[in-house]
Amino acid sequence: MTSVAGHLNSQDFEGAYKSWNGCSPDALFEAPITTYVENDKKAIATNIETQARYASVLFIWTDCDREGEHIGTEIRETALKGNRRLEVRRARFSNIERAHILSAAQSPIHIDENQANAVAARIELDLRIGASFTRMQTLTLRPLLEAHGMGEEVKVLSYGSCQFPTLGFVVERYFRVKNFVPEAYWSIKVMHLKDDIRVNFTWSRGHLFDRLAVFIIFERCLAAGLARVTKVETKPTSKWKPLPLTTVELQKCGSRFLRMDSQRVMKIAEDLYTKGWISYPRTETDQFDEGIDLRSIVQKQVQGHAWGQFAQGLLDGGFNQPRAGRNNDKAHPPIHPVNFVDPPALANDEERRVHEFIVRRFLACCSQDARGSKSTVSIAYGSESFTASGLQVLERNYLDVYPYDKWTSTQQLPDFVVGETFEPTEAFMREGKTSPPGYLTEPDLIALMDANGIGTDATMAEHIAKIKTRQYVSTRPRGRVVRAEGEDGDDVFDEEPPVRGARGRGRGCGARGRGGGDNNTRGNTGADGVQEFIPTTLGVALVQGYDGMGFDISLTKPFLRKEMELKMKAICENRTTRREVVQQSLEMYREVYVKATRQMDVLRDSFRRYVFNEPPTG
DNA sequence: GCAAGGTC
Repeated sequence: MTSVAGHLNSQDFEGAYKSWNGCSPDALFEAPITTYVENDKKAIATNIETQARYASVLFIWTDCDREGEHIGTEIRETALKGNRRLEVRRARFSNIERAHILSAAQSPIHIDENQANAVAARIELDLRIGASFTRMQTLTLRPLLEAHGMGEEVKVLSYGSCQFPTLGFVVERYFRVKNFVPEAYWSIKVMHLKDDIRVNFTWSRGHLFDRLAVFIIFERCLAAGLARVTKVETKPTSKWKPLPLTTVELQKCGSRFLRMDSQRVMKIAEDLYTKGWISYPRTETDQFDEGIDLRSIVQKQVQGHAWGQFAQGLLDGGFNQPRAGRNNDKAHPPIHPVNFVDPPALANDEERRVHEFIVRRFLACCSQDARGSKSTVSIAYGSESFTASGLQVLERNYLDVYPYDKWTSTQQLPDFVVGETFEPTEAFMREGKTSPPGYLTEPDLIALMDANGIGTDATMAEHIAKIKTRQYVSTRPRGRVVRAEGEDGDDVFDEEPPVRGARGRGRGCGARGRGGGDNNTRGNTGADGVQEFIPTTLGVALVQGYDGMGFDISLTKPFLRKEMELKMKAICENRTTRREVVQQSLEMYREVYVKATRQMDVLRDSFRRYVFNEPPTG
């Protein structure tokens, strides 16, 4: 039994093509590529080759996903070098429970060549396209940057099929905020005081954008004088417990509840995993296998100070099978604690926070939905209908162990009877304005990447970090929450950003500092400490520049990446081949490349306009 | 000096 650690092989261009000045960047579309073993993997490769000599059968137990399948072929080729007669088998498994492993060992299958080929295509395309575009745009735009004294700050202008769409999301939202035009609307509010309770009724039309129309309707209400109760209803309601934890969800929650960026959360989760406290942190699966013994995992948490009692409660009858989400990567279970560790024994506060979240999330999954009762009163007033509602939380259940969710009772509604009439204590027209969306936050960005298939669970955080180090975007704590009903929309959004180029700013301006300190936001109204993403002038210039070239398929939108994903799937399903996909995609990108190089002036103008603040030439 | 994908 031995192991690898991720991919065994690396790929790079051969000879002169390796050097930035050794060839024209477009030569990289067809330059020869060598496969070699990186120095830090040599010992692993040699080990496998040597061990193969003493074996007659090789069992491959890499992750059962696409990349894992490809790694399997790397292991196979390495082992065959040592022993040409080696038989190769592949184990199919998705968790490491004893029974599951035994059954996987007893019914081995073969490596899925299609999946491995799909990955081989991805590797080649990422390398060729990434390297050619990166060199091309760096080499052509650097003179411009140098002429403006920015050659030192901006070393590389990289292009990647994941980083560019990620940047595109940030820029797109920035412009949506910047170009937002508030629109006035009007609504009707009704309040009635009964049994000393102020009951606020909301208009079933919400609001309308025509003042006169609302005024006429409102007049009719007043003319009617009396409101009549048309419906009184009390219904049981519930707040669902969360789904089993995936990587994407962990990262979103990290930003939202733990005040950590996604890369930080992943680093910590990886440490917790390596130390044996939690299961594998990179998973897309949000459903637990039937076979897994969840009660015994709950049992381990009974000794916890903060949540032990709750865990005991689950064992004493409160246990409930977790909900099943729609995703299953067939490689890993949802993230869950695998052993008990006393929080003080963990390395630091950040580690404790992530660990606590994972344990609480797991216990919440094994608990019951929260139950409540919702009352609704509807009235007819003039020609219009209005409703008021109240919530009473009856059983908190999972909420007791999962403080990240909020669900609280509202004021109780007084008793109303159908048919009852009253003259509302207050009725008035209210003017409001639509308000702009906020800048993208990290959870927003991760959700967008997830929805558009940009990156994998293991790499999304890296792509986000990448566009930060490339100085395409910067982050800052969100100063205020923009959501406020009705009036708001003052013009805070027309100030400052995008952040001035790369200039004068150390790296990582965010609230890193000491653990948990949100000091820089605490005083602000509605500050919640979540980071928001704002493009730099450099990021805006790149996106606007490329978009200005008018390609059929935008380089800054997620479509190209999605297409690659579809093509990989087609290879997996034997509908096409690796060769075909690589050839087709390279042809398409070469066309984009040629068009882009012909229109570099558009990109230069965009740099002049956004980065250097100069008027466009000619 | 390039990419994205594994993973310590």
